[in-house]
Amino acid sequence: MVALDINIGLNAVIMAVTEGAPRVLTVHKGVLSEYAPAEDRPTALPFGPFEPNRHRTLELGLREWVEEQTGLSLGYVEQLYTFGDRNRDPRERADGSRVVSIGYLALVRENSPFRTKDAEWVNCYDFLPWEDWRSGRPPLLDQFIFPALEKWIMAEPEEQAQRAERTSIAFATTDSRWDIERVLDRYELLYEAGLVVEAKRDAVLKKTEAGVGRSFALDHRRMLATALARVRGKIKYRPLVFELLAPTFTLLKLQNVVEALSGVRLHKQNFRRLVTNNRLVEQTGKLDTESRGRPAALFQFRRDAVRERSQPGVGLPVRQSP
Amino acid sequence: MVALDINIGLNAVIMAVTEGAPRVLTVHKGVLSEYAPAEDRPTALPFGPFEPNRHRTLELGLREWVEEQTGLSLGYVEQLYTFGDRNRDPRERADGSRVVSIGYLALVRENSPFRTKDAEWVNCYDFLPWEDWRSGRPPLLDQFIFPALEKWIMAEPEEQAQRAERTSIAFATTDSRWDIERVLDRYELLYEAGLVVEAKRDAVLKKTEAGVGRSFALDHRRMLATALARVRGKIKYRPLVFELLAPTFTLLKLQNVVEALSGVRLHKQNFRRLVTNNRLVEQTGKLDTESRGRPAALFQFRRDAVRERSQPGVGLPVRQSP
DNA sequence: ATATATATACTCAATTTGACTATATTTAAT
DNA sequence: ATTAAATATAGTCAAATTGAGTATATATAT
Repeated sequence: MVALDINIGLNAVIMAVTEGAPRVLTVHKGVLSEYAPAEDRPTALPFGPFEPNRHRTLELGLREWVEEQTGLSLGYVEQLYTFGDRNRDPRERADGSRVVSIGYLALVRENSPFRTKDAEWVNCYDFLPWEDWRSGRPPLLDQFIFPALEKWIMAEPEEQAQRAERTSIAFATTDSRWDIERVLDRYELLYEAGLVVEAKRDAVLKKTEAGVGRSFALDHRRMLATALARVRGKIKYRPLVFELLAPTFTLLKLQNVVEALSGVRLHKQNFRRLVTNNRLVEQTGKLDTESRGRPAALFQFRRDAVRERSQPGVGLPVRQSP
Repeated sequence: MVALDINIGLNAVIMAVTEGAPRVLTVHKGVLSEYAPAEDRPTALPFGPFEPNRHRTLELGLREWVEEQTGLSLGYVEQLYTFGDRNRDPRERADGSRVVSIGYLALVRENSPFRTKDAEWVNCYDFLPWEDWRSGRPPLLDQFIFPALEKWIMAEPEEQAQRAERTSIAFATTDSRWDIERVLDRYELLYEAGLVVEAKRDAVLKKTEAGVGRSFALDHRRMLATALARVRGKIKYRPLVFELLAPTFTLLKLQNVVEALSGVRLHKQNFRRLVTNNRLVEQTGKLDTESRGRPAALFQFRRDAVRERSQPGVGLPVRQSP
C-alpha cells in the first residue's frame, strides 16, 4: 500500500443577510491563483489548506484562514460536508493525488466589518436564481430550466423514468408543492443535466452558452447549495436567524431575514404569532424610529429559548404513561 | 509551507434493528491491530484508509472497505461528519502527521447476511445506556450520571454557570423534557466531565473505574452518538425506517423499529394514525401469521410517499397569495 | 386633512394532536 | 367449549395549532 498525496482543503460558506438578500462572501484569488490568469479567475469561496502542524482542529484551521484572507472573525460555524470525488480539482495530477475539501457554514451579522481586499459579498441567488420565489415563481423555470430538463429526460430512453421522477421530486413539477429544502437536489439535477457551466465537460451547453445562474470555481456552487439547504432546514427548529441579526430588531426585520433565506414570502400576522407565542423573542421596551409607518417595537432573542425549544419527539406521538 | 503527512480514514456506523434493539456492527481488529495486543483490542467500527488511486469517491471507498472487512454490501449510506482534532488517534506521531476520519452512517435490514469473521452486532445502548428510555427513565441517570455531573459542575467555580446550563439543556435536568435528538450533546458533556473511559487522560475516573457505558476504540463512540442523533432527527420527516425493515411489515413492527431507534415508547393508536393518514404505507392485502393475538395486516412502504412527503415550509407560515 | 405605510390585535374555521374508549380476532389456558 | 390474554383496529372528543383573514392603531408624506 503506497501512501499517496492527500491534501485537505477547508472551504467556508460565509453567509449574511443584507439589503433583503442572503449574501455569500467570495474571493477572487486563492485556490486557483496559480492556474488561471487574473482576469479569468472565477469567483471562489475563501479557502485554505489544512495544516496539521498549525491547526489543532479542522474548525480552528478554517477560522484562521478566513481571518487571514478576509479579516473576518467568525462567530457561528458548523461543518457542512466533505467533498472527495475524483476530478473535483485541477490540482489533482495524473499521479493520483487528491484534494479532499471540507465545507463549513458560517453565519455573520450584516455589516460585519472585514478588510475588503479581494473579498466581496454576492447575492446567493445570483448563483441559484431558481431558488428565490419571493416575487413569485421565477420565470427562468418555465423559460429555460423545464424545457431543458425535459430534453434531458427524453435523451436517454433507459433512464427516462428515473430522470422524470427525480425532476418531479426536486422541482415539484407535478402534484407536490415547491420544497424550499431541496436546494441540493435541484442543483445536482441541473449539474447532471449539464445546464450549469461547471458541468461543461458533458458538453450539453454550447461553448458560448452561459448555463443557468452565475458560476463558481470548482465545486463551490455545490457547497453553496449544501449550505443553503442546511440553513433552510435548520431555520425552522433552531434559532439560527439570530446569528444574522443585530442584538435588537423588529419583527419585520426578523421576518425579512427568514424570507431572504427561505426564498418565500411569509404571512406576517401568523409569523408574528409563531415567534411570540413560542417565546423565541422578548420586548426590549424600545421602539424603532427608522420605520416608515407606525414605529415597531424592538425585540431581542430570548436566550432561554434554546433550552425550552427542545420538543422531545416533535412529530412522534410519544406515550407518556407506562 | 511543508506538506505534512495526512491520512484519511473512513469509518462506518452500520446500523440495523434486531430483536427490539438498534445494533451497530463492530469489529475487533482493524484500526489498532498494530498498536495493541489481541486481547486488549477494543471494539471498533469498521475502518479503512481512503486510497486516492483506488477510490473514485469517498463513499465508494467506504463501501469497498466494508465489503472487504465484513462481506456486507451496503445499501443506504450517508456521510455523517469529519473528525480531525489533534490526538484523536495514536497513529499520530510527534512529527505532526494527522489522521482525519470521515464517518458514515449506513442502514441495513435486519438479518443482512455477512461473513462474520471478526464482525459482531452490538446493541447501541450498551455504549449509550442513558439513551434508552423505553422501560422508563434509566436508573443510571440518577444513580451515577447526575451526581457525577453535579460534582463536575461545582469543580470549576468560573465555569459553573456555563456547565450547569449545558447540563440542563442536554439532560433536561430542570424544566424542559428529554430531547431524544441531543445524543451528541450528552455524550460530549460526559466526555468533558471525564465520565467515559475514553476521556481517561482527564483522570476523573480512578484507574479501576470503568466509566459509564461500554467503551469504543478511539473516538468511535462519538461517531456512534453522531449517527444515533442523525437517525433520530431524520426518522420523523424522511422515510428512513424502511431501509431497516423487510419489504412488508406490520404496523407494530414498524412502530417497534422507530421505538428502538428513538429510545422512547410511542402511542400505538396515534402512531398508526400518523403513518396511515400521511399515506406513508399501504396495505398489501396479506396478513401476518406469526403474531400472538389477532393477526395484523401486512403493509409496505409507498414509494410515492417520498415525492409527496415534501411539505414546503414545515413550521413556516408561508403566504400563498401575493 | 388625507392618503399611505406599517404595526399589532383579534376572529374563526379547518386541521392536527393527545389521550382515551370501544370493539374485533386471534391464540393459550382451564 | 369457554374464558382469559394478547393483539389489531376503529372511533371519539377536547385542546392546541394553523391558515387565512378582518379590524384597528400610529406613524410619515403630501
